[in-house]
Amino acid sequence: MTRRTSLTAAPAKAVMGKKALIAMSGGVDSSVAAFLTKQAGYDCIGVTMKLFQNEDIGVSRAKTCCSLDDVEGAGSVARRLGIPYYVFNFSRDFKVQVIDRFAAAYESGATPNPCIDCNRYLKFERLFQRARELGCEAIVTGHYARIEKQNGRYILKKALDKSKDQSYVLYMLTQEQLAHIRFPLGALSKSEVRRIAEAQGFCNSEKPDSQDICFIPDGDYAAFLEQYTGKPYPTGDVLDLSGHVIGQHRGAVRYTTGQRKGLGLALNEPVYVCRKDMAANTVTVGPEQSLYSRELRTDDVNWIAIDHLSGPMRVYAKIRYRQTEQPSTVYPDKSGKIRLLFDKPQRAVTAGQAAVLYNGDIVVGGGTILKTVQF
RNA sequence: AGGGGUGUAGCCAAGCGGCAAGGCAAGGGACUUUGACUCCCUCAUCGCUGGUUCGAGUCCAGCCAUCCCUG
Repeated sequence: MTRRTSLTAAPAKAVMGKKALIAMSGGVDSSVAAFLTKQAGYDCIGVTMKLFQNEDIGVSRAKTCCSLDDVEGAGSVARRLGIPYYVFNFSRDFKVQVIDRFAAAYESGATPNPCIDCNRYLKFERLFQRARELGCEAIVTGHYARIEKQNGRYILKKALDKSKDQSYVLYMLTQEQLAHIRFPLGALSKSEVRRIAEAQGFCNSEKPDSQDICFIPDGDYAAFLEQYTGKPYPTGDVLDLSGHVIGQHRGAVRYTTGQRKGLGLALNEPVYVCRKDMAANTVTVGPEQSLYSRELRTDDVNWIAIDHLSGPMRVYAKIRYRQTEQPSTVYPDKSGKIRLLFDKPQRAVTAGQAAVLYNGDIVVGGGTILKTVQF
């Protein structure tokens, strides 16, 4: 096991004695990240963030990313590596910065991506601060992405293993954060990572990849919302494109742009959610062709590869995780917003999702998609 | 009351004597560190009762239901 086990451009000698905090979820990826960091010569501290009490959100133990099992897994890996290990209780921050935002987004009619907020506010803000307080020079996670320094700027790039690339959920990282973040898995493939875990005898080497929203392990986010907010999400009308009532929905938060399943409408052809009007509590549906649009605007923009956008720029944009980038042109807009014009109309541009802009492997920047004005 | 039409799965709908197409919906699975999308799998003995026939959803009779027209 001698292949590619050193941290990117960081010979052991240079990091000798430097402290690194490793965010360990209990999964294979972060465990291997910890191992690689240690091997690279860092003085490591393993940390698991306690993000919520399962009882608080009404889910039973296990199966979530901070269950007892996971903590034990992370702890046992840390022990095996001989590094100190702590559990930080960030449940309060997680509730405010992730879950509350998640609920608010849905209630406003958007479709949030909580993983992005968790990275932004928990892993790379809250935990980042804690790392500094502990005197750590680096914060390490098991994300599949790469960080490089070019012309005085830190740039974020896709992972070498494109099938596992997670740069999309990291578009909001700042220069300051990037300067201290290490992604040891950025140049590895998932199978290589599992091989390392196995070679190291980590108990989680065969643990399946995580999926679903971590605080909603059963995947029923609507039920979670009702239970969490205590609010009912009443039924309402489903409209066709010309405004005729053609059915009833079971609560507008249950639907998202482009969604087909769950409408219960038996028409001649499948219909998809085109838009929602939360105030009127209506969901409008239409055929596949009615979902396409060429343009979007985003809020909350963050630039990584550039300092700011001063004029139109050709980019490749992803408007949802696991979508291949689409050629488009980005234009600066008022007050830091941007306007994105696709070369070809895109299916189901969804408010609340992130639009991340790429130039090849490089993340140029990104933002949160705003509600599109419909006609 | 008389005349005509219709009656196939949750919805729509092929079928015209030889082992019940398809679409939509639904359920399950795959994919996936978001929600979706997509893909795969599953899902009827033909209103009822008799009859003709080697064999009927398919022909005949009666009944029931429903729709339209006439009074």
